Amino acid sequence: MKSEIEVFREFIRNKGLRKTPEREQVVRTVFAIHDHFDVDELYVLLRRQNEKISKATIYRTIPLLLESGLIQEAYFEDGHLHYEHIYGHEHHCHLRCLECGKVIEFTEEIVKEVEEKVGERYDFLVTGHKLEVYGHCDKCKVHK
Amino acid sequence: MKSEIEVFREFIRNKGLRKTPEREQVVRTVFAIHDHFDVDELYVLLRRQNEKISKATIYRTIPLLLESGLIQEAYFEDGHLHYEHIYGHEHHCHLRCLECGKVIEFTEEIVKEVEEKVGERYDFLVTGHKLEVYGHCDKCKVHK
DNA sequence: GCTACTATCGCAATTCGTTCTCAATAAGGA
DNA sequence: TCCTTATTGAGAACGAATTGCGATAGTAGC
Repeated sequence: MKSEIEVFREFIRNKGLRKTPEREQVVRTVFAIHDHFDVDELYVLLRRQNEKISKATIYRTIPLLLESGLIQEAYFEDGHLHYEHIYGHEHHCHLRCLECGKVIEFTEEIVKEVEEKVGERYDFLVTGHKLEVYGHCDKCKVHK
Repeated sequence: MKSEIEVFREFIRNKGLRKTPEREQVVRTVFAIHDHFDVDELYVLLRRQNEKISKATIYRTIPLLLESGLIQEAYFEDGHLHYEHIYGHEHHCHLRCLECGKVIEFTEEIVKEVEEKVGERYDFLVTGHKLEVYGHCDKCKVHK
């Protein structure tokens, strides 16, 4: 399996774009995060590595990462989008606590079947899904 | 079954808030839309009815509608949230075309089972879910 | 390598959705 | 009816995301 950076380079090449250290550093940092992230977290991380990459560049790189299939939008919260890498990670869904905001990832095969059924029913070429289950976690549900 | 406006009035009363014509007009307009909507669409619709309701009031009323269970966030697109009413409508999921943006609603019982399974597995008190399946619709998938 | 072309960069300014501020208004209990 | 105070509208403020622009630096061709 190709590494993220290889996938990204191939994508950049195929699009006739340029390979730049800034873009590559963003990709490496994104894949060094093993969790959901947002633009600001990415910016802070890059800063800590003494990389002087502007937010504009991050914002301009994210659509490339989305289009190349390396990351996807995970959820909208706190007034901005959060992302997660999908390349090299098996697909998963999210279980969110409405009170403390805790997010647990889980996988459930049945959802694949739903994809197929629905795709057939409405004549769609289905490429994916996003499922979020929410409620109150073990700790928060106590005082209900 | 109580009407939306009755549910809303009860909610307002129980919270010790005030019944105002502005809030009620927002509720009526939301339930006159039989589709997804966003704040701006709501604002335009109210304007057309010669209602002079400010955007601030709409933004202030939406959390009340969410909390009272009359509406829910449907999806984030074009830089802002879109909502849909849920009161009086059976729960449904969304099938979205990534190319033309078409959204089809569908219902799938299996997802309820996923809710239960996951809730048990992680000791959550599950209250709902949001499932979005995406891909290319019948028209758009042709030129692939 | 060197050069020329131009995509990409950082910075600052801008856009856009949402929230806040505050004076005026009006809901609703006394 | 009066009084308290929640709610309103208008616009300022805010924060996320985008864009314009001059400077920089990939990269294709010599």
